[in-house]
Amino acid sequence: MPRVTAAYLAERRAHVLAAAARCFAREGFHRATMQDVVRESGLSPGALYRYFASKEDLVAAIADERHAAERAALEAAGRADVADAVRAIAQAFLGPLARPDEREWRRVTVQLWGEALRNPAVMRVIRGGLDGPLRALTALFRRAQSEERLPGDVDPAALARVAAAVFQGLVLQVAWQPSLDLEPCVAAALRLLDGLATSSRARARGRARRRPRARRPSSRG
Amino acid sequence: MPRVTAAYLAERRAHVLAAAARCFAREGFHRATMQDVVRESGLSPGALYRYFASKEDLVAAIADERHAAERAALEAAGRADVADAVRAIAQAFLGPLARPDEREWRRVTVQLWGEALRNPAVMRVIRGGLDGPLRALTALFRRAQSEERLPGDVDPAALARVAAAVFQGLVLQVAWQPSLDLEPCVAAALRLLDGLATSSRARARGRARRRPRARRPSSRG
Amino acid sequence: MPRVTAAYLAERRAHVLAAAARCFAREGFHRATMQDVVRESGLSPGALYRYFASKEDLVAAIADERHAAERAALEAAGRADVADAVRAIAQAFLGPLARPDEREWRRVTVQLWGEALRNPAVMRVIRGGLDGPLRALTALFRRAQSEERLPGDVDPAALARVAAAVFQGLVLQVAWQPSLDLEPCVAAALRLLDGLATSSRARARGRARRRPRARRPSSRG
Amino acid sequence: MPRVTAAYLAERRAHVLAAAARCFAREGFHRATMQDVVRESGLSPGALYRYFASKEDLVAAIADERHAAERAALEAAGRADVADAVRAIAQAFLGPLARPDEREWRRVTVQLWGEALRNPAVMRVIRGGLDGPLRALTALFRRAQSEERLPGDVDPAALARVAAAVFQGLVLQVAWQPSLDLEPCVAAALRLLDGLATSSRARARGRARRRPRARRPSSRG
DNA sequence: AATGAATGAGCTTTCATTCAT
DNA sequence: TATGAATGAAAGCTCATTCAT
Repeated sequence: MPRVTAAYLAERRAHVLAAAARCFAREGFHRATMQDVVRESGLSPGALYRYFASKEDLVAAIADERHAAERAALEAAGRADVADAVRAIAQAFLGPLARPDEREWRRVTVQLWGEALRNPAVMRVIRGGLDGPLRALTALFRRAQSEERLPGDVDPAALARVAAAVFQGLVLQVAWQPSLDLEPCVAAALRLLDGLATSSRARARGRARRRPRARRPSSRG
Repeated sequence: MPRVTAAYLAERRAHVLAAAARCFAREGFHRATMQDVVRESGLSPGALYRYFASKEDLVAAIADERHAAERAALEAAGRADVADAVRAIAQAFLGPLARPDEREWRRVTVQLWGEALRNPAVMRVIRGGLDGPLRALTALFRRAQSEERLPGDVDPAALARVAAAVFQGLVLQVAWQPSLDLEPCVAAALRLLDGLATSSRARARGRARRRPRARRPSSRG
Repeated sequence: MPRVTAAYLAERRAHVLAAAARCFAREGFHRATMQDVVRESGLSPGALYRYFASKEDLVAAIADERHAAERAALEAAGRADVADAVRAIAQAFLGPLARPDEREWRRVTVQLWGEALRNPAVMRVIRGGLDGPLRALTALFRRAQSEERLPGDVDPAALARVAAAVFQGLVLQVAWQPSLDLEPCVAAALRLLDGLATSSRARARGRARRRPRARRPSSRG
Repeated sequence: MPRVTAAYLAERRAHVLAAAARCFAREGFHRATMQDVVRESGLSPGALYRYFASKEDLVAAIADERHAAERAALEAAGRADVADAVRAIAQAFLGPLARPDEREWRRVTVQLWGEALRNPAVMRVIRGGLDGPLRALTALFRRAQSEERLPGDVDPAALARVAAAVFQGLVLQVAWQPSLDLEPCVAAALRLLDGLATSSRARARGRARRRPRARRPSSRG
């Protein structure tokens, strides 16, 4: 039987991850030393290496933790109405950015983006954190098209990428300028979607007047 | 009198910067060593340090070079029509991403984003590279509003940030997945702007028909 | 009164020693970690340290175990005839080298030789393991001389050292090349001794024919 | 053109090797730290690593240097008479052991034997240092047999291994006990060979009396 | 008596930078 | 000016050993 419970181990890991996140946010992955993390966590080097096999492992775990939170938020997003769902997703991704203790994480996230280019473990996690939302958004937009709430000639996958890009870009901008008020940006982004929806309805009305139930042309095979 | 002409110096600097960019794209800023740059550039360490005072300096110069290109592209963007201008800017920022020799740069750009958080010189350059486009886009959108080609209740500065975010997010996504076809994404993004414009005209027409100066319905509760 | 019997303790010690020998043979004394021994033995670190005070102690105990076996083999060697005794000793030292489970021990033995240079406890054990055979062989050769079965002008102690050297060298060579067939080597070594004995008899005959009690000619200037 | 001459580089390498040998003799390969070698050599860590890529590399170079000396000594050994040649080889291998500055090397050699078991680079060098002499001695003994100076039924390769074993064993014994006088041991070893030769002549005489020019039976194909 | 998480000194190696030539 | 050998602080990581449980 284990001397320490799994819960205790998980707690320790989380404790170390939090300490590492503070260090990484403060100094960057590369400038931050394992000794820094040791100091920040209060553990000894040996103890630290019981929880994470290497510095790379620690970075990958950081990425995992971060994107686990985003995945959870995404899955919690309701699926009722397109606008509501997008709003929920926006809230899930951008809402936390307003919380002050998330500042460190924003800085870490931006660094993870670059780290993913060299560290396959990080790339896997990050791509997982992007592909999930992309699929969800694509499905959402496709559904909206079938409900005639979105123009049929817009590529849903491309639109999903643009939506994800908006999130990413705003995360970046708020990381650079923590005082930035995201509220108006989110509002503007949602207005863009609304605009597409509105124009869709306008066209739908126009179409309805001319030829009812016309099949919408798709931009993708 | 200088033994070597300024032009020669500039050429050498550019040569080193290109070599450094290759190294940084391949290995990342931190894993790439000055010795790597020395090898790649064909200079000696001593010579290298005559052109760049430190590794940080080299990174900042890389950032500068990158954003000089973007600034130039931005300034070249016409100022005639909103849609045309946005298209031109989009072309300026996203067009080069399609060129194969730009792959390295994309990877470097993403790393610079994280580097900016720690390196004030890089931050200055990067912020300069963002603020210029933001101002231009804001002015563009404001003009569009005054021309009733854009709804008046959209915050032009926020919309500019969203537009910039789209660029940034797409740069990120294409850095992660070089095979990604940006064409549909750019099309979708422009459709979003078109939608806003279209709905603006639709509403303007509706407003004009029903009751002038009607309060516009907000997209947010 | 002891909670565990001495026999149990001895058995545990032997168990640990066997595990340690496997580790040391596989990795070498220095590359093998106490954690390796812990894993191999199935004990806990704390338990391991109840049987051996330190890694050095464990190495010394390994040396002791090894040479206890050799001492026993040596003492069992008959003392009747010189050739028989040497053959018995040869068998005692080189015979086990043919047993497959001795392969590990050969590797450990060679490492102990080097270790003895730094570890006094190991040196004591190893020197004990050499001095015993040296004394026995010297006595043997001296007896052979008194029986005129060996030339009187050969230094018995030096000859003993040479005999021991043959054993050591062959242990080394078979450690380096486990597939090496020692049989012809042992045969050749015994032929050397036989040759000395034969020549002794031949000379003895020659001496007897010419002039009794003649001073023996030296093989060296 | 190189800033420093090849001779200077070789001298530096030799200087480091000598320093390392002192450290390794004093502390053993594993207890001796690179910092020790740095101190002993007077170089900086960085400079040290310009000459040797790693500690393993340094150990392998030590082995190489050692066996280069032995190879040279071996090749210098005359090839006239069997006894003379053996004497020359004995001198080449055991003679230097008497020089006081060779004490360190003896200790290093013994450690190399163990190191070879784990370090392929060292094994290669050491095996090279053994196989050369083995071939030379085998050829020597074979020639002696063809000249009827050695009994035909002794396996020359096995005898060579035994001779090498004598050298190795004596190196070991003198490493353990630097005060050991090898002179009588070498004398005894040569007497063993002489004995074989004598008995060979004795038998040859016997054979000659019975059947002239009889072909000697070989123990090996 | 046994456990095994924790310790922390110290290891090998790297690399931005310098400066004698 | 240009060179590149040299520097040396400091990095990531290990592992023999301990001791609270």
